[in-house]
Amino acid sequence: MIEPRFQRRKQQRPGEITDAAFEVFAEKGYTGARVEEVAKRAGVSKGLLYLYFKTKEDLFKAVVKSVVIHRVDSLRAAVEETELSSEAFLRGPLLEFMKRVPGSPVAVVVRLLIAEGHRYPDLVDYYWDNVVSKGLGAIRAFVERGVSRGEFRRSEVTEFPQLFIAPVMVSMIWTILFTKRVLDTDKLIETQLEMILAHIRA
Amino acid sequence: MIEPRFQRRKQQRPGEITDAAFEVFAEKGYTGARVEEVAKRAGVSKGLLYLYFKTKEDLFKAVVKSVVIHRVDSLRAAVEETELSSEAFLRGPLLEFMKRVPGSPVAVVVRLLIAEGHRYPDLVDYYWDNVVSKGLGAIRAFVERGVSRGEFRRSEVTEFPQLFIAPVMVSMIWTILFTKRVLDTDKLIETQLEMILAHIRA
DNA sequence: GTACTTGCTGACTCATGAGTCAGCAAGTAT
DNA sequence: ATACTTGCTGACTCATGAGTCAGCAAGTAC
Repeated sequence: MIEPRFQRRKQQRPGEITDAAFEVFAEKGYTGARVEEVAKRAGVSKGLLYLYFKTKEDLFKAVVKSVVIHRVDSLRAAVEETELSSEAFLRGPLLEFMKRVPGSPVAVVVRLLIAEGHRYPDLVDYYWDNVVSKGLGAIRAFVERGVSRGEFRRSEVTEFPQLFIAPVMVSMIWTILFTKRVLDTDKLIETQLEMILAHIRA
Repeated sequence: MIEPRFQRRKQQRPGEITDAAFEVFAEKGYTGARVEEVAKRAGVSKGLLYLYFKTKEDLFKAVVKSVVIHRVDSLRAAVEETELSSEAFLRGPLLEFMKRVPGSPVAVVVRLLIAEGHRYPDLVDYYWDNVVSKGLGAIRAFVERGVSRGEFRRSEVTEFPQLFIAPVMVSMIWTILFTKRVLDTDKLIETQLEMILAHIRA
């Protein structure tokens, strides 16, 4: 029985390659990653990879975009569609969403961007537009609605949606750097949100 | 008049080289930095650099250590020596200390560690021992003293000194990634500390 | 002045890894 | 079967940059 040396699978290749690339980038970082290693994990030759992606940089951008796309939209949608009170939403869906972030691929992308971002300003802009700006916007909208409904009061805290994100940021960095040391990231995030809630509740 | 091609300055060389290396690493990151560029900026030949530092990695470690050394001790000392009330200390020296961090060399080191840390676990340990552990310890000691003096009340927040750091972390990452977009990092940090204070004040 | 030590130079080597390309073989049409 | 298209392979090139080293010259001792 003859094993064919390869099969033609034009459609799935790009996705398989970016998936493999994500893994390798996650483990080694951008500069540490070898294109040949990516090809190997995707079960493909180096040459083929270069048929789908012009350069390593190109591949990198494709990976970031594949991870980032539409990831925050669900939050915005949840804010708009929910019928919960602001307090219940914060304690429920919002908290759940935030707890998930540090373990998600987004954390990997953040690390990659911190490391190599300054070389690819357009990538940073892309991330800004599709994650940071949207994410902060969604939180702002949520708070704003709470205020106009009389559930929250306006204050300094209201002006900084970044404070909602802050414990998530700490959790991500902690996880990236100090895998050995334990930190209850869920509890950390929850504590911050509870403190904010206590502070802005009308 | 003859300019001598070089002078012998055995004592100052290492410091001059690590200073130059810090600059280059800050601009280009570890992998992006060229040893020759470091040498050039230090006004020295590549060969000499390798006389003082065995490898590029060695140089990197030296840079991190030179930045990190004793940086947090001043905080711990301030906590122990102050005669201010806990509230006044938090609003004064502690706040000032934290505002300074995002613009300091420590932010550069954090970026370098996030980027390359996983390749140098002993460096991460070093950073842990000398910055993170000490820093969190100092904050914990401060809070603990406040509680025992009856100025603060124990709560969930008290268990997470990371919450004091969180806005500093956000500020650092923001500054590193989004130089273009403005964020009043001082105000961000202040707002978080005020919220914490309001929350734990007895 | 002469001899000696050693801080210092810069042209070199050599490994590595991104990117190329001539040709091969899987699939398709006739 | 035969001819043809094109997804795919992997050995190659070539630039880059870390690390070396033979020799030079600044400082020192006599």
